[in-house]
Amino acid sequence: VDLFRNLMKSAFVVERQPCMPMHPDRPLVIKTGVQFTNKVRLLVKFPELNYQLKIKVCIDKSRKFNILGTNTKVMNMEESNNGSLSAEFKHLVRPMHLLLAGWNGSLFLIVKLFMSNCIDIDLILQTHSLPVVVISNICQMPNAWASILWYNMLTNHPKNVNFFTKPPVGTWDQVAEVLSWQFSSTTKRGLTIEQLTTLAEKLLGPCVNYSGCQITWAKFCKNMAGKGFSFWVWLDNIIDLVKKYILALWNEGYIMGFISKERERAILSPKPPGTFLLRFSESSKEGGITFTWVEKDINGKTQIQSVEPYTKQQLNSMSFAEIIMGYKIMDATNILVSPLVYLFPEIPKEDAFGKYCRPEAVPEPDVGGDPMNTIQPYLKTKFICVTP
Amino acid sequence: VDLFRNLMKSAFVVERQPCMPMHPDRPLVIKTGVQFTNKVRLLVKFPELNYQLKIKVCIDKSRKFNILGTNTKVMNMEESNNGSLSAEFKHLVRPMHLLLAGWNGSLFLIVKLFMSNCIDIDLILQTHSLPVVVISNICQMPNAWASILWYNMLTNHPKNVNFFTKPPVGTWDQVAEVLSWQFSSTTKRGLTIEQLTTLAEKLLGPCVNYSGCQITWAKFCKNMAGKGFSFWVWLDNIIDLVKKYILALWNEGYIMGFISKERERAILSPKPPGTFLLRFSESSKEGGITFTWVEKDINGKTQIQSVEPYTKQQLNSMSFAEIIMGYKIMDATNILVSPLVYLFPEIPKEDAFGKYCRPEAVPEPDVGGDPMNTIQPYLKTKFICVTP
DNA sequence: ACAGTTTCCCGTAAATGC
DNA sequence: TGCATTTACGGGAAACTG
Repeated sequence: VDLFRNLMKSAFVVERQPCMPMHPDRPLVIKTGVQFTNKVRLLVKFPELNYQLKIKVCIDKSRKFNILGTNTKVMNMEESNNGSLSAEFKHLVRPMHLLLAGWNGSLFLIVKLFMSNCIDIDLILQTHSLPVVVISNICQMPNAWASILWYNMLTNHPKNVNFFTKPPVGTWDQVAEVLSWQFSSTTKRGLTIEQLTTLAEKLLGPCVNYSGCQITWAKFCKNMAGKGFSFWVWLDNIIDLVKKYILALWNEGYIMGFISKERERAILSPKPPGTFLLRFSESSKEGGITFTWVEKDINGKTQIQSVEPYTKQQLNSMSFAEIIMGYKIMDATNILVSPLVYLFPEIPKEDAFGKYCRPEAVPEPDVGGDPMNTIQPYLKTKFICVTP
Repeated sequence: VDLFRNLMKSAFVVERQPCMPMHPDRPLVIKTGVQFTNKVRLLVKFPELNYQLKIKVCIDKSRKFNILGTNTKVMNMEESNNGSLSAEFKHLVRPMHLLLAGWNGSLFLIVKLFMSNCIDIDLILQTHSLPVVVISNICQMPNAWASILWYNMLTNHPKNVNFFTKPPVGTWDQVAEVLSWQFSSTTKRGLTIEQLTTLAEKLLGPCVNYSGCQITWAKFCKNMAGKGFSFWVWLDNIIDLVKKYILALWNEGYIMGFISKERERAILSPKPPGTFLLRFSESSKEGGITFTWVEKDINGKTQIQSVEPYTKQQLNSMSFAEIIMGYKIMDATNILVSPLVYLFPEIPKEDAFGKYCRPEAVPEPDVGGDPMNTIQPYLKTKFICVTP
């Protein structure tokens, strides 16, 4: 029995796939009241095994949650996977008390394996999932995911329940890799050295070489000095903005995004007027994006200008490509001119953004039914974004 | 006992107040999974009564729903209401089977009164609520409310379960009153004779006098010929548009709203160029609003023009008052002019709509921290609506 | 196949707990 | 009192079901 138990121990695996359609890339975060599935697989085969293997799933007792739905299941053959044994659960988590949890602690799904029909040995062994975080509202997802990231970045310990009572520091090299991965795993493009350096400066202040610098959990996930939000919440809202509103432009590499205002000035100043770049807002918690361009003022002096950043709210009614293509400045005589000509370094804006704009609605000719030609069709309109 | 029973019967009243924050004006529609309260009051007082009166609420067995939560309660004194007996329930409705229901049938909440402590007579009497409709998604609200309206417009019968198997016809006079009430009960303004006449024409076609004309349930609530939506759904989306986006303008009486294109031409043509009115879209299911103005073309001929109607989607990012104030036509030389001057009959648009626009953002002076005065503050932008 | 109906669950707002 | 956390439920979309 002991030999068998040890054999099983090394062959027993838990695979979790929470059903979160909008966040398939963020497993290990479970929301109360939302179904998730849980798959358990046995990595060794016993062709001659006569006993039924039963599985039971439960949640770590230290936290006050329970699981709704069946939590026991018989393992059976999986056709798709060369006949190994597996079982899949689907259930909801419900808080047992109202006081509780959040992301400052991790939970584990505990999986117990039984052999029914076999009186001698009942509980064979027990394993558990990677740590999971339970949230009660999707607005807690950013912080929940941050703690998953920090945990897996800094420990291989499978069940370090007290990890967040004194979270260890990470190095910039580790953090940079994780941050870039947040982009590369959900878009076609990770972060460049330049972008990462801007982020390092935001976290650590000016420094020649960030390699080896230490970053605390508080720096990463507690409110930044003088701001009502953390570095991670700020960045995660930008990731969300990119994924939902400007994914194509990001994938094309058109969005410089993370660049300091000083460097922005340095690279734009020598360029011809009308050269612009796209940059994320530093001050907006919700994630915002703006464009900055170079122009000559009436005295011929070089000026660097930016518009107030656009947020998801505004990008809902108009795509960013259309805003860029349509943006105009209105002079005193109501004449509109566009200050944007070349995307840095020198891509004509039409080449970069034209293909992401809906084609102009061609006015339809008046189609009969109105012999006197008196009733006009509706005039098409569009929103444009202007600076008076 | 019989005497007592008859006495009670005439004194027994059910008051229902479903908790629907967004639709407090649409009681009698219950959504599965959403809490509602149910208050039962006894209209006679028995100061010397020694027995406890118990209440039980259940739902009409002919339909496959059940109620979650306690459905029995002891009636007790209500301080607020001169000491009459009452009981209040709070519960959820859940379908027992997945096959079922919707608005083509009405349900009743059945309330049973018991006298506990009294062995001789247990069930004293039974009453029921006004008919209720159960929906499973809020998108069913318009049709559900339509059936509540039709039922209460055409029958006083308290429990006519088969009403919708062969729904009776109503007269235009009845329908007009109900339609006007849909506006007057949730805004400060009902419908004028002119507006109602436009609606009658939409339902019944051209006619000299609509009084006494018959309107079937199908005309009211089944898809209109050649359109993918019913008269009521169209109108209800307009009511929703008014309540959520243009309530102040509606209350002021600035929105003519329901007017045929012919009549619109007739009243605008004699007016000076720039005179405009506001009208709902006839073709949009979702509820849309447009403006129509009179202008002179290059030959000096009078033209009537409308823009493509604005929907909730667009009104989310910009208020209708701001759209009206900012709307411009762009000529070939990128010069913008507004074709809107006077709200019909002759109110200058600034007088009517100026007070509903957010004040222009005043550009802030550059506030130090930049001794070389090289970094510009963000330029403010706004969306405007233009026709090229 | 398809339309009427229900389920799922995000995201905002309000309520509740601490 | 203010912040952290949960509940409530509208609304869009997918899934279901006859």
